[in-house]
Amino acid sequence: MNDTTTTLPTTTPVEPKTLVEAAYNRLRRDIIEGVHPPGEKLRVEHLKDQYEVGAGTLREALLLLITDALVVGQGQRGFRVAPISLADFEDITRIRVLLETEALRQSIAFGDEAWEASLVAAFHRLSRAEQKLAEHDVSTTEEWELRNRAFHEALIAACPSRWIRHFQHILYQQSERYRRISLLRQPIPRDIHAEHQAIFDATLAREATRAISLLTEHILRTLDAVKSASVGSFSRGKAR
Amino acid sequence: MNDTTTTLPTTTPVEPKTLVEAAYNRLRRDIIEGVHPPGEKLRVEHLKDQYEVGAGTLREALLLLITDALVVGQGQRGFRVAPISLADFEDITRIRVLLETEALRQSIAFGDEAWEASLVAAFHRLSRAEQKLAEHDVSTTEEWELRNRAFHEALIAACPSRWIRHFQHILYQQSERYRRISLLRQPIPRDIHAEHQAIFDATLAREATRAISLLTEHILRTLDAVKSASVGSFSRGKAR
DNA sequence: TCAACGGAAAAAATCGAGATTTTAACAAAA
DNA sequence: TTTTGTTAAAATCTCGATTTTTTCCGTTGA
Repeated sequence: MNDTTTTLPTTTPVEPKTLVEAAYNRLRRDIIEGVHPPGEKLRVEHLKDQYEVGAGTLREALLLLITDALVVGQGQRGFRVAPISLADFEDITRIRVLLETEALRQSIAFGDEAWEASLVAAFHRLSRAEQKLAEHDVSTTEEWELRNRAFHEALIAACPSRWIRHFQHILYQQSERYRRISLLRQPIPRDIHAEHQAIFDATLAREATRAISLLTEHILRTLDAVKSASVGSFSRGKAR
Repeated sequence: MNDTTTTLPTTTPVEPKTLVEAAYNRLRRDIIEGVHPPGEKLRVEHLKDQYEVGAGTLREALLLLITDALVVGQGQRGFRVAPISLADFEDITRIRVLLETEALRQSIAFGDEAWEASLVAAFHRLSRAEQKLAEHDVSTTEEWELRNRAFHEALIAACPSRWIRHFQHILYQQSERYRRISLLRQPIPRDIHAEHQAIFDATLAREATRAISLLTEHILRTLDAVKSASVGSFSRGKAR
């Protein structure tokens, strides 16, 4: 079906081998970016034209998105974009902290030189993107998102637990959707680069306790940002 | 699609509303029970006859099983039953302990009387099944499995985190597959009822620390049992 | 005014056939 | 014997058409 079903995040973005995969990728992107807002009805008959595939193919793509919990389906009543709520985002954030800190602990404990090298590389790429972003080059937001994700995945890449990485991947995706929807036009002044730098330094120095506490704060700060940016919004629907 | 995509475990087993759902349920059961052994190629053309549905419908059922990580798919190369390995089961068990203990902690903290009542009921049903099982009534194994799962889900039902419950559901399913495959004809003497009783008592008494430690041991004991039962077996394939 | 009923339109689910890709078998050459 | 290349068979992927279910809306009757 699609290679995203394997837990391992591929460093080189794999080309979609099937139409289902291609539609799945495009749909996922559009949902995370809010093109299809939370709760929206996803009508196969309409979407198949928009994404230029057959009805069956689009159904399969939607089925795959259920794995990511970005789409919910109900028998005989079609599909919807997964709803959002502040409570849900708080939940996501807490579990993310729980899993990601455990993963970082193990990564620091087990990581070898190859892991260090790829982490350095990921951090470098992220730094460059943050540099461009600071110069108000808005067009690079997309690139920054990709590299931010890559950095966070590189941090825990040496964690031997496939399941933690699998769940982390799902939760990160969810977080990203909340971030994008809430912070669309809200800068929220915050020196993210400094945060990343600190996490990076502590990790490379193998100071597990400090790295974990920095990462925790980093993740929680996003929760605060989304909270204050979305005063009263998207409270209409219960989570999922 | 199917109601199993909602995180909430339905107390009343919902009737499948669509053919996809029905095929999904049957397939899932067969994979967990080992009818389709780990690593087996799942050919749509063969299975569609066996499960009496069209090819497209069966494909959709397989796609849904990817959500449960019971099936893995690869573009243009079809589907396979997810492979197993001892390392994978150790991983599953550790994450299960991590999530399930956190869930139990919250359940004990937030659970109301309604939760207590349903827990009592679930424990009672499980006890009865274990009674029958002790009388060597082999035909009730299936029933015991259902009630064991229901009991474990009742324990953490008051945990407000949907995501913990979602992930726990997936991991429990995985555990069940390992247990069934490994312990098919291996009794492994062990007073499971006493373990359940102890967990139940501590939980109702709201003694979080004790309940958590009992639950942890309970889960780890299954790991040991599977370990000793499967000396050298299913080591052929790496996990997933 | 409101609720219940009924029919039409829309949407979802299902299936079977055709197009594309992978796999397997087999022969020829190194 | 092993490797390479060709061909046939099998399996996957894709789509359009049909069947079934849900949803919408206007009508009837209290």
